[in-house]
Amino acid sequence: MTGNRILVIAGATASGKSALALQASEILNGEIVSVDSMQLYRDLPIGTAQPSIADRNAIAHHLTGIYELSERSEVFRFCQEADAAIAGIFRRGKVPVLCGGTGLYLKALLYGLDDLPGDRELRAELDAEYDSEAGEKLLHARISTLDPQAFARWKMCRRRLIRALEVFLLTGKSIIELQQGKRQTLRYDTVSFVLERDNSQLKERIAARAGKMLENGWIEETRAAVAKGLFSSPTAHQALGYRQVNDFINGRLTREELLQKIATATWQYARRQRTWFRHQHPEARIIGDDIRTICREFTANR
RNA sequence: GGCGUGGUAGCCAAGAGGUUAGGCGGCGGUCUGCAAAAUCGCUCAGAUCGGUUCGAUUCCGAUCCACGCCU
Repeated sequence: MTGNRILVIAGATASGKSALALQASEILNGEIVSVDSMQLYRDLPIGTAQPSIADRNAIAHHLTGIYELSERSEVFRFCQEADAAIAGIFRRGKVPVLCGGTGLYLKALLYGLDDLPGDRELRAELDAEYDSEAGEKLLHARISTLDPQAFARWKMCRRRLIRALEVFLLTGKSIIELQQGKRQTLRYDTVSFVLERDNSQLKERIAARAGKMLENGWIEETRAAVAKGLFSSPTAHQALGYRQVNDFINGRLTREELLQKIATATWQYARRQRTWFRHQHPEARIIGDDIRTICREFTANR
């Protein structure tokens, strides 16, 4: 039975996941759950390559275009919302098709997060404190006495260091100790694929897509999003390419340089994604653009 | 034709007669509440030929090339 089974189609940006997920959803009577930290934002449909209105009318899409720029995205919150979306799809008797390239989100959703406390306010305070040089030193000193192990491990990684301190202040224990929980077990009956393409092909797709996005209104989208505070937003400001488009708008880049910069940044991102999927998703099977295999594997008894 | 300046890795770009320049890019890795983030590692030189020297990418000469100025 495939009654409560989910399908996952992951992979690097511009590899063609969305199209595959769409086909799979049509064939398997599915609904799509986006696993993408940037497609979450309503005001960034073009630059983050959100599915078209037509596609979204044809197949229900969840967790796409639901946040304001001012909202912070977090793995924990994502998992809660994704779990809810998946539950809803099951209730409707349909197949959840998870599609996206945000590896951390996918892994957390599939394998679960350890039950650690979180306090956004506290984290924000610590983060603000970190901004000054004196504050940075102070925080380092604080963490190195409270949790020397975490300090040694993440000395160079601001966010993880802050999170470690946050958890320590909340629990009195080291995050390293609390994270011992094993997460080898999948939380869902999962059939999971990573869509791979060879380098030259992926590079071409990235460049072509960037060009198309610019033609389709990315520049206007950027103008509007910047006016709405994109660059001072907690998460969305990290979306790829908007800085560069803004530089173009302000005459700091030629159109050609813009395209080049976007393509390079996107390629680098794709490579980071590949590294992630190569090592963090033992459950996944590497696959080419092959909808038949996907459907066959999904419907097979196991 | 003459004079001058310069030729350094895929690109940009320094200094020094013997010790890693650096940046970008490329490649590999890490990843538990901002992940399209953050972070670690690796990689690719000295236009050509000859000379000086224990040793030359660095000094000298010639050649080639580029740029500028002059005729």
